[in-house]
Amino acid sequence: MARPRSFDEGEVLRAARDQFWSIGYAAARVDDIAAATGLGKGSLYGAFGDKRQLFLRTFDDHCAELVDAVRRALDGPEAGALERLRAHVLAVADATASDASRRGCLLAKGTAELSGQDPAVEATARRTFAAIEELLTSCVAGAQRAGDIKQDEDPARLAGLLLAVLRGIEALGKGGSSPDSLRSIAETALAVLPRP
Amino acid sequence: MARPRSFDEGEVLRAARDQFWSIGYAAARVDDIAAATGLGKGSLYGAFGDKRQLFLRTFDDHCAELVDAVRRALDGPEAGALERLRAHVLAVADATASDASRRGCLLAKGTAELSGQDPAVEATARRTFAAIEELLTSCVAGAQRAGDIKQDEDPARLAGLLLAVLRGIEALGKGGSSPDSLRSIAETALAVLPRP
DNA sequence: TCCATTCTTGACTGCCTCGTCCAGAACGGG
DNA sequence: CCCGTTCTGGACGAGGCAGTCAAGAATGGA
Repeated sequence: MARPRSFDEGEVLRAARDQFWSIGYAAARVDDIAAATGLGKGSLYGAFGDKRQLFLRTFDDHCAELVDAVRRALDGPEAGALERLRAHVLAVADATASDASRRGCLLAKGTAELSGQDPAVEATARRTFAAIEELLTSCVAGAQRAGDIKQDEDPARLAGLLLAVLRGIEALGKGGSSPDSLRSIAETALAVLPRP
Repeated sequence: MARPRSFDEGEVLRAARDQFWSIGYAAARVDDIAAATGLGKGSLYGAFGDKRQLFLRTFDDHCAELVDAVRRALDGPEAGALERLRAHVLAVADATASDASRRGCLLAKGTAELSGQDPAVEATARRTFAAIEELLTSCVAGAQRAGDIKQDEDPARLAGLLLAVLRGIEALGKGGSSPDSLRSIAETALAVLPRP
């Protein structure tokens, strides 16, 4: 009953996200986003609203994907909880170290640039951090039940520490720390987890 | 022999820094910086060059001050090294939590926005992280010699972990984590340091 | 006092960027 | 095969931006 959209929304959002991711929100130009997506500006504005709304959409989607990825990495039987935790922390360090484009993490970049100016960004960031922390808490608690981490520690506190270390690795990686440094941090964080 | 400058360079740089700090490099307008400093744009350009050079100057100065502050917090006799470390980590958490303006740390913000696009920013960030890490290493080593931290741990690795935790606290604070969460992270990080 | 020199101011330029708008295109129901 | 509706693409306008410039002001030495 009307002309259908000729583009895939997911692809367009990914292309837009890459623009924001590479150079930041303020520096990204709507014309470049239009060129990258292959859409005319009219279509872009018609489908997603203005630049801010488009950013919020890509930011929210990205954060949701991030949480899903962490969930996939950490979910599983209690017996392997510590091993999954270990693998995840090391994977984050390695991924950060080998990020050739040095774009870092969009969550970190968006939060640094806009949280405190844009309540919507801050809300998404807070929600995302909380979700990841909860996944970490579950995994730590699982490892405790499996007897791999000391039982009388508060899993939420250890998870908070691990979350801070993960975000710190990300921050240091963007600052140009060496792959060895990042891996060393990850290993040390895992090594200091209290064993039974 | 010529007209002298009517402004204090330090004050102007501080005012400019606050503009970049509040809204980021790309979003800061040279006209606003001029208004904030009280200078005309001509004086600003004459004294500091273009916007990028002005930013690099404020960024470098700020990082140097940051390193000095950490040095003042951590330097001292070996006997009190662990206590100074403890006080510093907790102070960072509290300062981040009570940052009403939620500007976060200029080092983090500048690095997130520009490192990877501007080699000069990346170099300053790397240098600053390395300097802080070295101060932490010295302090950890002092605490080890004083018998407050387990002797056979590599001080550099523990310092790397602490640096990551500090940067992580900063990142989470900008994301809106609660003061309690941040303090808990700091306390947990201190608690897991291996004792003799 | 006069002059060479450097500093100050803000108007100005030219480019860039967001967001709008409209003429035309693609669709599907009737 | 129409026709109402939605989508498309890019030209356009209005405002914003970084950086320049020229006219005048403040200084110290001669």
